Amino acid sequence: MREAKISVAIADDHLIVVNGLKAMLAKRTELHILFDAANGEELLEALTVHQPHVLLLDIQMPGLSGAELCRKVHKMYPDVRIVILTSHDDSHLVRLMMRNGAAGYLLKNTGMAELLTAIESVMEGNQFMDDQIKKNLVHEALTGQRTSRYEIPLTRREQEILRLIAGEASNQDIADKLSISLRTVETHRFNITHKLDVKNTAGLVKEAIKRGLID
Amino acid sequence: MREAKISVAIADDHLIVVNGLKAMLAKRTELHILFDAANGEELLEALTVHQPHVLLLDIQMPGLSGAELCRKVHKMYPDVRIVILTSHDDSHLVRLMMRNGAAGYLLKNTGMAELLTAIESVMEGNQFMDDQIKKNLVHEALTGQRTSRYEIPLTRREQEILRLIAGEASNQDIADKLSISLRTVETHRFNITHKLDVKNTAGLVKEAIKRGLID
DNA sequence: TTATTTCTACGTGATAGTACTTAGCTATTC
DNA sequence: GAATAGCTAAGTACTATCACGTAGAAATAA
Repeated sequence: MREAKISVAIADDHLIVVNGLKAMLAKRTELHILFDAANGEELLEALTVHQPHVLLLDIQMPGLSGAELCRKVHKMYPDVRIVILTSHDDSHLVRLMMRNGAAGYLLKNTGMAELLTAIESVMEGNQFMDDQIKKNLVHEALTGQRTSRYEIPLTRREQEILRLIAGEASNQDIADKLSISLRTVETHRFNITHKLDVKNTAGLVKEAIKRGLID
Repeated sequence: MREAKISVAIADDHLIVVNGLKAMLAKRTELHILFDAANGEELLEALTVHQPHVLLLDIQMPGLSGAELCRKVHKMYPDVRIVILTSHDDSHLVRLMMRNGAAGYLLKNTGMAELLTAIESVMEGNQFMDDQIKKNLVHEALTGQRTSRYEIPLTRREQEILRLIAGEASNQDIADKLSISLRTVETHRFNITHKLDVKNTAGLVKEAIKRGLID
């Protein structure tokens, strides 16, 4: 019965991971792989043709930033359950992705059992989170301690601008690219610098890398 | 016939990758997975018990650096053929790993066919290299151009200054710290920027990180 | 020892970023 | 529908960096 199957799509730029996931999921008759994509553009294109029930999405891919991609996909196809697949276990990123419409969050060092549980879980409409991440979040909530500096939130625009700065763009370049005034870019840059408590461009770039906005 | 089988070990901290590789390789009856390890320590410990014919080694793992690990394993167990598994295709790294005893070099975005070819190839005593990497190396050799920036040498002083720049120091800070003129620092900075062919501070910081000068 | 790097340093004008403050407009949330 | 948060933008004055060219002294390699 075709209708009963859960369709899964995989977006990851590492073919080995894709093939690995395929091989793992192929054993389960209740699942079938709809398609896979190696980058954001490919993913968006494939989604226009057919939508899977579950999307396994790596957030570290060339091209579009993972967070933006997640948001976009969720907005365009709200029925697609997105499970984030990553090697970072930062609680801020988790929150960000969850806010951006992700239904699940898995670390790449989880096993097959957990992967299947995650898929089942999101199909039932629940959220799923890696145990390790859950532990971190609980610990944070209990102690009130922030485990990371990623906690300082940047707005979407600020993140975008930070990404461009780290991409070697000058303020003028950014203004042109975003079609806003140079002064606006300067204001954003000033705000970001103070929010993150860094001294200059060097500090900004390092933060951008830590936050996974580039690389 | 057990003796005819090629034994393979996998060292990768991403369980999904490990499971993926296992699933892929399990299809081949001529192969069998001896063990897998999630980090350098685990790998070294497992190797004391039994040695595989081929070791698939991820060079980005927590703990010991990939290059060191490769060197160590090759020195202690010269019969183990090491195939590097990575997402970086930098030619400098390739050379380094090959010098450190690696027999093969694979990108994580290669397919199953290439993985099997690599294993066969190193078992026959040959070196194996990802096509993309091979292309890069050939191109470099032909044109004399370096595709990798790691190759461009910085003088000691330049490295020192680059490190300080990446450490959020201003030119004046650097001048004070090194007891040299501000103008000298500016000259160095100018030279570094041009040597590395980057546009601004952002580019410098990223290069500093790639070169391991900070972090 | 000579040749080559490397490190040092200055001139000068142009371009870019810093350090704030204030403020109107627009989404989104309560 | 009021409050909050985010995006936009300008003013002003200052500081930092960029882009070269030039060039002497010291260290290092041929």
